[in-house]
Amino acid sequence: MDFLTEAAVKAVKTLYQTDLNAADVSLQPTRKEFEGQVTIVTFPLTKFSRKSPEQTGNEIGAFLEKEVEVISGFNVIKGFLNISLSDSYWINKLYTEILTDNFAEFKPNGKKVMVEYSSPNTNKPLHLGHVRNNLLGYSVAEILKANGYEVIKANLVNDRGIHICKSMLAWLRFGNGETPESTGEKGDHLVGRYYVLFDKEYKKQIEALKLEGHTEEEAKKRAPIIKEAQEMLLRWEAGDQDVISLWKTMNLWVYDGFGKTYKALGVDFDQFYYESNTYLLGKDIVDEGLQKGVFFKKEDGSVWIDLTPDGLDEKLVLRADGTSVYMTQDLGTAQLKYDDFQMDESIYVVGNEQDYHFKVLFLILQKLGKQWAKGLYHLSYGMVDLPSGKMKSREGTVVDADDLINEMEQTAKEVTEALGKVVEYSEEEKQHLYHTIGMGALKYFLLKVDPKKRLLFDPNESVDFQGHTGPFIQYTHARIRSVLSKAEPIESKKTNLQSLFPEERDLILVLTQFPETISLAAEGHSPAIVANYVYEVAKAFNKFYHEKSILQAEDEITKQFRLQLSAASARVINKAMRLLGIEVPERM
RNA sequence: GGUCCCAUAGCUCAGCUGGAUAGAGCAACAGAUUUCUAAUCUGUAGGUCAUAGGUUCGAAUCCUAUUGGGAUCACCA
Repeated sequence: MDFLTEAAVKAVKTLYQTDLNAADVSLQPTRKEFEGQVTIVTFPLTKFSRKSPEQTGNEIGAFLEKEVEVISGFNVIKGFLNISLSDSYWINKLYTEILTDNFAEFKPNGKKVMVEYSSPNTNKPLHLGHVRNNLLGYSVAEILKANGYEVIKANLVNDRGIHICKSMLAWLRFGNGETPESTGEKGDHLVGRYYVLFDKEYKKQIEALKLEGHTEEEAKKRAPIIKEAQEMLLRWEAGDQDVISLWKTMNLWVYDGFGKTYKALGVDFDQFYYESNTYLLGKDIVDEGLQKGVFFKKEDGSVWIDLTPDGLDEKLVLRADGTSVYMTQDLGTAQLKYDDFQMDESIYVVGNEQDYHFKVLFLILQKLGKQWAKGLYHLSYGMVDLPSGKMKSREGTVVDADDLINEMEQTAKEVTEALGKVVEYSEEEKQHLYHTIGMGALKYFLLKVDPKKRLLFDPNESVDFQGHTGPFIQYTHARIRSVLSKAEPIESKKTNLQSLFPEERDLILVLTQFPETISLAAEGHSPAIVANYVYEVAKAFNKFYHEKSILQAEDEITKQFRLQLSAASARVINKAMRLLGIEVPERM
């Protein structure tokens, strides 16, 4: 629409002898109750024309209509200049943009970005919160890729610490040597089960100690099992063979389980970082900070940074005994990532409960004079809440990722069977379809919401398959493919269609917005923008589909044109859904 | 208490850098299939955009305050 802005600038210059910046022209899509496709708001221009908004609109409209060939008409309503572009303009759009191979393809922009997401703990299976994280991270990475970035998907695995020792300890004590092989249980679930067992035993011991007259706080510290876990952590850090060996074994179980869940979710990674390798990093950065005077040392030897001038607090970056805290590690890991890849931007997909941490982390790196620190971004997303409130592992109020995936597939199966579809599919094809649809519903449900908003998930109220949902969009795609398959091969050459019906024009208009949607989504780090866009495409197509027959079109030219328009719609839907990590089926 | 985030229809959400009578879906009601997939389409009903000020020709959108909800302010990660 740049040509319109230009023409409007010219109009104002010619009519009112005023030079305008392109940014001063306010263009917007015309509301659908009015005639036209693009609207110029005339209010800001009245100070140059010194005339009423209506008169200004009429003058500019008349000028544009004469000046710009593709403008077929205009009307002015309450100071809004609605411009109609000719049907040939829109038809031309379809052929010269939408149907070309490089439509919505961006050239490499020469920038490298890392997206770190997932970052699980290896002591329990993934739950719904992780699912949101994984889907968001994957989708943002895909969207950036589509925008021309070189993308590195990274996963920082939290594979060490007291919580892993808890699982290990409980397994040693109660496990009787059972393994995923011996029980048939998914590895991450098995390990998670022992984590819960640890907690049960721990609570029991606390209660016992309280009966002996200890306070709750004392009891928590003195419980033998927690002391044992702490000892185990020390032995791990000392490199004790037995502990390390068990740790490796159990981690492998977990990775095997995670791998399956990742596969089911359709997410992947280019680079893994393990906290067992990175937890000692960052101490040289602490030295650097001390040297530069960014950090200071307290009498006890602990190292701090004073962020009170920035409206924040004092923050510990190294303990008095010289050991790391979370911040130390993250400083070191940030440096490590940059040393590895020299990326221009680095996105951390982490829940909003860590907003403060990342604010501080980025600020510290800036204060240390790291040039790359300005490319750091915390993609902060809201919690997934249940009707009962927050998910708590220990209270058993988590929605397990694997269970959820299975339930979605099951529901997809039930819905499909109730509709009496795909009876002639093989068992394998059916399974794949149910997975596609179930995951489509789940992924769309989670991604259509603005990442920063909290999300309410009611396990008792199944995710919808109708209306503003993934399956609706998948269905639209399948429907198009079905029609196309009956008419193939479709001619690729341009038809000389002369005029459009409103449904056709509206559909083309929506399709043209795809590239700018991809850009907006990347800038905003928001898959929701793509999700809401592709819904608009599906709706526009369905309306067109319902109003106009494709295969039984009035004449051959119209039929070819509609087939091409349908093919273009299917392609955009497919591509947009892929940005969300959602597959679209050929049939459903 | 300090800081940050959120508040739009009964429910779940859109609403781009301020623009026309605030839009979808679900749920409710009424319709559409001799015709390309009805997981669809059309219509009805449903709103003091949390409240109060301010900036502006114009505010759901920007600013301030208030209310409500959430997060965080650990020598946990």
